[in-house]
Amino acid sequence: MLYCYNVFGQYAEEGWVRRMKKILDLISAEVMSAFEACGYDASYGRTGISNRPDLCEYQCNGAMAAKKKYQKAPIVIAQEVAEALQGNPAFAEVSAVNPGFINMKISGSFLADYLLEMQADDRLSVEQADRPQKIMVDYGGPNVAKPLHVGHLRSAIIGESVKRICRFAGHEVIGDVHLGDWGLQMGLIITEVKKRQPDLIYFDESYEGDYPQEAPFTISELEEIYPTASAKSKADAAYKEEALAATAKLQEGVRGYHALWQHILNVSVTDLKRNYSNLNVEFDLWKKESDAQPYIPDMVARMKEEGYAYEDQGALIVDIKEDSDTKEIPPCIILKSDGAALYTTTDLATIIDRMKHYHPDRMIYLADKRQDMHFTQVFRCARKTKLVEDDTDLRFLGFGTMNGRDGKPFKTRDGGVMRLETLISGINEEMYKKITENHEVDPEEARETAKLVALSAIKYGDLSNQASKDYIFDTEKFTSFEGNTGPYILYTIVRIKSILNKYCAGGKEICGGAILAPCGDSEKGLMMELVKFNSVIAQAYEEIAPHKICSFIYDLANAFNRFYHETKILTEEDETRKASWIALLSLTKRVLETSIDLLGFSAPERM
RNA sequence: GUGCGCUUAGCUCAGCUGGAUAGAGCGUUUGGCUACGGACCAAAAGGUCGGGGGUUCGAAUCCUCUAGCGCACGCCA
Repeated sequence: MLYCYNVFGQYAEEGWVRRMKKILDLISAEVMSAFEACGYDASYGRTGISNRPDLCEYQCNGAMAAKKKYQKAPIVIAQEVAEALQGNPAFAEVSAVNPGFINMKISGSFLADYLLEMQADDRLSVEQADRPQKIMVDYGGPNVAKPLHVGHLRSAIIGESVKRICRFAGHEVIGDVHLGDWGLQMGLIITEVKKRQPDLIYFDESYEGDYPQEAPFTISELEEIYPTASAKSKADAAYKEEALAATAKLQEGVRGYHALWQHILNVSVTDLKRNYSNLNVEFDLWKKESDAQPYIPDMVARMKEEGYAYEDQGALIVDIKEDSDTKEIPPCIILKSDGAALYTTTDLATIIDRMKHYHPDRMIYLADKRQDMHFTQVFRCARKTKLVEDDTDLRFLGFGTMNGRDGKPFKTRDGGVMRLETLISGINEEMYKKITENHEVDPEEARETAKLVALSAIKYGDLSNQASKDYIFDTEKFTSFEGNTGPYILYTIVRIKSILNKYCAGGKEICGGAILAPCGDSEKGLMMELVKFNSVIAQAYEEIAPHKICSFIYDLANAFNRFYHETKILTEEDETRKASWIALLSLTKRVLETSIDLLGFSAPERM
């Protein structure tokens, strides 16, 4: 058995999952044992990042909290602890300050050692979950035959990031698009197709042969057919009757209708995949509402049998009130008074489907926050009627509305709903312009680069806000290369790549173990940002909060740019020092690239 | 009406488990270049954290009252 001695004085058995503690835990551990050594409860030694960087880097406020229990002036306690920490190799400086702060500066070698460990770890010191869960993320939620519009953007962007964050945390994650492919919308389309091409074989109910492979419509036709049909049905009652009848026939499984539905589905999914792929969004599952339908009859029957569901005003409902409720929670409607299933019914049946095929420990749903009540109902009902285990975690992640610069929901100039493709291509164009304005570049490369940068602008602009809040989609702001934007982050990465390439072009290799204690403030500042990485990722996972990653990489990019500005790296004569800086840059690049991958975008080679 | 959410600098937003002088970006003002890529860096001005009360040694943060705005409240999705 091999053992290696790590820098924190602990033996780590090789082959075991390496557990790299967070820097704050390591520092806290030192301070806590100092508290204990002085006769105080260790818990007072909990240490955090300083909010007065002019005074210190880390601070512990436990002495003030301990005042009451020990009936002692906080400053006295702080002085004792600070005294006990003198000479501790983790710190360069420890002092007690009125009224009882313990201020610390970390030692450069401690930092460097930490970064060396981080660099040697292919997960950059981010811990794996000890008990990996199976997590299903339900996001995207597009409808067939309808183009994606800006309303679908947040679900896709946030959901994709959540999926990646959970996966990076070591869980088995399944992303499901949960396609809307059922109900009246399908009947409408079929009806309109029939009006236009009544002779199609699909409408010949005596036909028993195979149906053509080719769909009788293209995606752009479909996208026009649906709104037309929808408008007609609103104006014309007979038309609506027909559509309802077509819906019923489809649901009964009439062959021709089913074949048409399959065509609609195929054409739509092909197009959706293309669109999502442009957003760097990939689903593991393309399940759809229709997949849940077969579970409904049994589910309803069981809910009735077991006494959960009963009839009220003609509808079948399940009460989901709880004693702790501070308000009236409406019951969950399982079947309408006409016997038809609802959104809620389908969602419940989908849970059955998921439990049966995947048995997830956790399901995370992304949808507009206005659907909060709906999910409260679905979750409560699922739990009450035992569709899930007692410990299955059902979580709704509601996001806010994407508004325009006027603070109102994002629209086109004439007030219509903007297609996602239009939005994206507009921003691509804008980026292309910016890139080609500043440099002589190969047009093809510029196109590719523009796509990457545009995606970073869109995604970072969205994800840097708290998901639950409404936010303003400001194209000008998001596409700017300055300030807290995606392009600024990419620019920083590209800059690092450029230096590393030049270094390697000189025949040198990036040396792994080269990182030395910092010799300047900006270098130390960069290091202090880097060591935060694992705790940031852990927090982003626990709180399902991608925006925490955004603010971290922004700080990191700033710290790097400050360092970069003050330090001539490639012309440094001390080769050891230079190698250390190169290793530091390489680590910074890895951290940034890993982070943006979790956000769902990537950096070009040049820009 | 009931419930939930939001309110922090001119604008757009952060603010970790309550800690010291509440932080960024944009915009404004000023200084540094002729690139290891200036698409950058440094600095200044700008805030009674919606308002009142409470808990605490200490509150943007916790409790309570209140105002304004938004959203949701049984057969849409």
